[in-house]
Amino acid sequence: MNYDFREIEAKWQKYWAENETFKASNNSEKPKFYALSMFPYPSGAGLHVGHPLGYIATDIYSRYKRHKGFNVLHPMGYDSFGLPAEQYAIQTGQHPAITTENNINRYREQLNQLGFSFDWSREVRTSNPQYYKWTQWIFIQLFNAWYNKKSDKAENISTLISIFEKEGNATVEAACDDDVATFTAGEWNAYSEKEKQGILLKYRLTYLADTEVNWCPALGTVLANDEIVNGVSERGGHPVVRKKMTQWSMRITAYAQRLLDGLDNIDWPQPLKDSQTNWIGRSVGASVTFNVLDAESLPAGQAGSRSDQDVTSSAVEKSQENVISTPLNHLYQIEVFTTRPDTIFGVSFMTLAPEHELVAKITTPEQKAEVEAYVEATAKRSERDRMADVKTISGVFTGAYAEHPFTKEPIPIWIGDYVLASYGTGAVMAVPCGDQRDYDFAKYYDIDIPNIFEGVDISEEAFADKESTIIANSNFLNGLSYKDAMKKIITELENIGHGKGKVNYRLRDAVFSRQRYWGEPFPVYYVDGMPQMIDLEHLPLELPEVEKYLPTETGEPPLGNATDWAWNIETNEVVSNDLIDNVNVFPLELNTMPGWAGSSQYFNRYMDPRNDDAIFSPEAINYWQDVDLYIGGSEHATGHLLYSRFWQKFMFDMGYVTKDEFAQKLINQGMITGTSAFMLRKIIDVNAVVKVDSGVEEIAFQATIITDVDSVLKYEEADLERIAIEQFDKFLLEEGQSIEILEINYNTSNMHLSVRVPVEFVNASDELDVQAFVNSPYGKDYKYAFFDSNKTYREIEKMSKSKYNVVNPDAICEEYGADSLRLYEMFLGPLEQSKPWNTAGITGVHSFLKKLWKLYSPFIDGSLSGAEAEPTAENLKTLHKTIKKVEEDIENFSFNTSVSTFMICVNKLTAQKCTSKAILEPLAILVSPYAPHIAEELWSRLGHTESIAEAPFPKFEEKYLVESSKEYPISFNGKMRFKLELPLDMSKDEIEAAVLAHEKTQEQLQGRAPKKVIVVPGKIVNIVG
RNA sequence: GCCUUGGUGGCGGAAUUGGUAGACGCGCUGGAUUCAAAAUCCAGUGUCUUCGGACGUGUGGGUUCGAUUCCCACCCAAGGUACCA
Repeated sequence: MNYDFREIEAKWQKYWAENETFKASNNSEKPKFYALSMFPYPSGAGLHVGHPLGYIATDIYSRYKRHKGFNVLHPMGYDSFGLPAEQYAIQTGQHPAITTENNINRYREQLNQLGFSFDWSREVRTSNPQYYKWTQWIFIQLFNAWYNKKSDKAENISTLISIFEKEGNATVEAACDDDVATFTAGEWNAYSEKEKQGILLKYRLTYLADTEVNWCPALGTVLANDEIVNGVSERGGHPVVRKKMTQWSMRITAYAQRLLDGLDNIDWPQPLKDSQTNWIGRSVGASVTFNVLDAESLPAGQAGSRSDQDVTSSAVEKSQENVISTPLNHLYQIEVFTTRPDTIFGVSFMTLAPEHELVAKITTPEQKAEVEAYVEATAKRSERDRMADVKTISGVFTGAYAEHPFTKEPIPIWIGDYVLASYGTGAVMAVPCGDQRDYDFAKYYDIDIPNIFEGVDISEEAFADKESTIIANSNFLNGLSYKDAMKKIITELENIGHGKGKVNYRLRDAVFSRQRYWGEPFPVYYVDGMPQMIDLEHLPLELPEVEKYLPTETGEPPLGNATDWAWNIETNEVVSNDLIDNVNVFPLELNTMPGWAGSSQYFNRYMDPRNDDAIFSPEAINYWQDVDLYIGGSEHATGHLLYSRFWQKFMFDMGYVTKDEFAQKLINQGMITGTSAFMLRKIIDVNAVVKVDSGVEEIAFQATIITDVDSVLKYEEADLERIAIEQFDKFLLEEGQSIEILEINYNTSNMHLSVRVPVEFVNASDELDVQAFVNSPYGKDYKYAFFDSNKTYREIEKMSKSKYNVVNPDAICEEYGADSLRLYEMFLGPLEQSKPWNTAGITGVHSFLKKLWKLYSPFIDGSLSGAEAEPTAENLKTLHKTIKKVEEDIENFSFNTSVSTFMICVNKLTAQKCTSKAILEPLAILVSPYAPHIAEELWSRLGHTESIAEAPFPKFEEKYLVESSKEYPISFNGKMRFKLELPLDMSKDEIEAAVLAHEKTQEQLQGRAPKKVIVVPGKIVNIVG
């Protein structure tokens, strides 16, 4: 009986579904194990072979853990809100829900045929109202919370209100907006309800804020940085403007330090941790305030410009002879953040970001025109452009001066686009001797570069090494090291009230509003401009139906098209917009939530996905706790994986979850790249003067010969000409004209052109199925091509539809089966490495499965008649070697090597003619996580009536592996020359004696006496001589 | 520029603590079987070679009896990130 994988796979997939073999229970005596693959966005293109890689790995580990006696939770679902479905809706009018449903069905079908051990009863879809009810719920929880820096956790907003009522906000240390004014308890209690709400909004973990966005009026939509090229929209090339919009934001910055610290306690890939660390971007330094000097108080002639080359030096000179001692009326202050406050005496200018709010206020009349022109020019450049362009130095002097907090000397204030408004305070104190960018800027604009480092040459470049230097020319900091100077300067800054030690983070709060249709609606309505939350009992607030999925003509988000999108607080339901009276009926929020909203707690929802009263029950979360193994792509490093950690920490603070990190171990599977196929074609131009019915005309025809390089060289020129004429004749025939050729000219060039051919027409030997290719839509242009060789050459590229290199798993399953595909995906190489796909190699694992099947044939065809053999010592050794290796491999996620181990094992057992159940039964279990269908079938053929899924994993026993002798490699000066079988219980000296006595040793030494003999018992012998 | 990962036959890759480099598979070559093909099976397959050997894990050094593995410098590739003060 042959290995009929189609029948076997269909049979067991049906069996698992009917018997709910992989349904996980929320209480069990067994230890729990939660294995999770990142859920997919169900795109219209379906799965290609790259997608299942991570799923297969998770599945193998899940099945392994089940064999090991764990209660395994292995769920799957869909991240089903997203842009493609919305864009499809815009184009076709089809509701995104329908597109999504269709795509999910296709995904489900494809996933099912791969034999995953998913607990489908727990499937979630983020676009399902029963699911997004809880996304809305979390939003409300965040709204009702503030971050208390004293307790270092999120707390309910009620605790903040009671502090306000008793003490005002002076004692509160919270993560909040910067512009909160101090108030007393009395003032608070006197505030109106609206004022109170306005203040609280500045403290909430999700809050409304005016955020700058890239607004494209023509498209009526906000664009991401990616979508803007050269200042215009990528789509359509429309102008884009920076515009302030009121949007929901998430106060993720409150968690910056905890998100950083938490990385130490989780087993995630270091590169991923690094990118989160960089993203959060912690830097330690100080904030320093500089007073801006009054223009009138400055000596005449101080206001200069680029043309005034002497501006700085003259300013310094003058200030030195005439120290400004009169108290000044400081209208403005500039706050900077610096990581090097110790270099404060090296400051020779300041630079503000062109967008800095003080720019307009402090610029002198003389400099106004120049500054404005520069600001305008900068605004036209995208943030990306500005950042990418490191080489160009540009800036403008504002004409204003700041006062050095210690020396009281005037410091010219410049603006420059190398300073970013979005980082720190948008202003820097420039220390040219210690920072290369400041140095370059100073050199370019001829600004003074004072040297404040002892014995350091700064004539060529700045000196940025902070550890190995001593500060000089710095008043009270002279002679101090970086460390000591840091401490001293911060104390001094605090003493004079000009600054303090500060930790700055690059991380910014996350904008949470999207002007899209296909996303979660906010459970928010507005009373008098203040956001109000809808009560949990009235959730979910379902997406309204709209006529159009585009923004409205007035530029409102797509939900603005809904006619029924108002909230009645009496009946607690959505009603027509016409009923809005701002008494009982209020407008609802028009934005929707971003893509990451639905994916930030889905792993917890899987624990109790059908619960309609809570996001999950306390029992469920207490049992499952957290994800033990999470596998997915590294592209989510700073998106999904950062936001999820943020929400998890919030949920932890609020006592909803027991762990403040949601995934203990995470693995990034590598990308599977495609192997594109190309043919080389030789081009021959044929020009003919022909006589047709209407007269004489000239026809040009390009004959193509698809062939490989080698065989082209075999052609004589004459052959090529003959072929060209033949092709031309065929072409004319096809045109259906009766034509007389009067004159024909052909031009054979040696140019080859690559023709991209779809990989599905290329076989294991890189040969193109020419017939199938030319008959397909892809090959119609090559109909008249002459094919001599059908050999293709291959190139590795990202898998993509347009590159004709996408390999679909369906066809492979059909031809080789799911077990072959699973094995092959694992066999390709290390899980975390990116590697090219080449379907050709699958025959190797497929024939392995056939050999495996054959090994069990006595049990399959019944020829053994019950009299199976006792296992031999050889059999047991082979088996236990395999058990050991496979177990180690699975624990180390080294799935590729265990597939080779299986191959070796089966090859050996076949050679040993093993027919022992005592060997074949454990072997079936070993194989089962990798190739579950065939394992189940073999298991049942061995006489079992239960599924193999819960069969205990074979126990490795060392005793079967014990060897009595070892074939020692004998090397001379480190090079292995021959092998010698010796008993393992020999002592070092005995081994040495035995080796030296050997004739081959003498042969190698050729009479020389060995200088040294190294004997590592059980490993190697090395003779130096 | 910085961070991360990697560089081993024609290809994917193996070598888990420094100890026989190239496991396993693909491909290729030859053979068996077949009317033929597919499938299957057997043998061979790092490079060079004067057939003794020599050389070989990106390059150049170093440590060591011994280095793909450890150290230093450099080159290349992929991914990420960026004027971060």
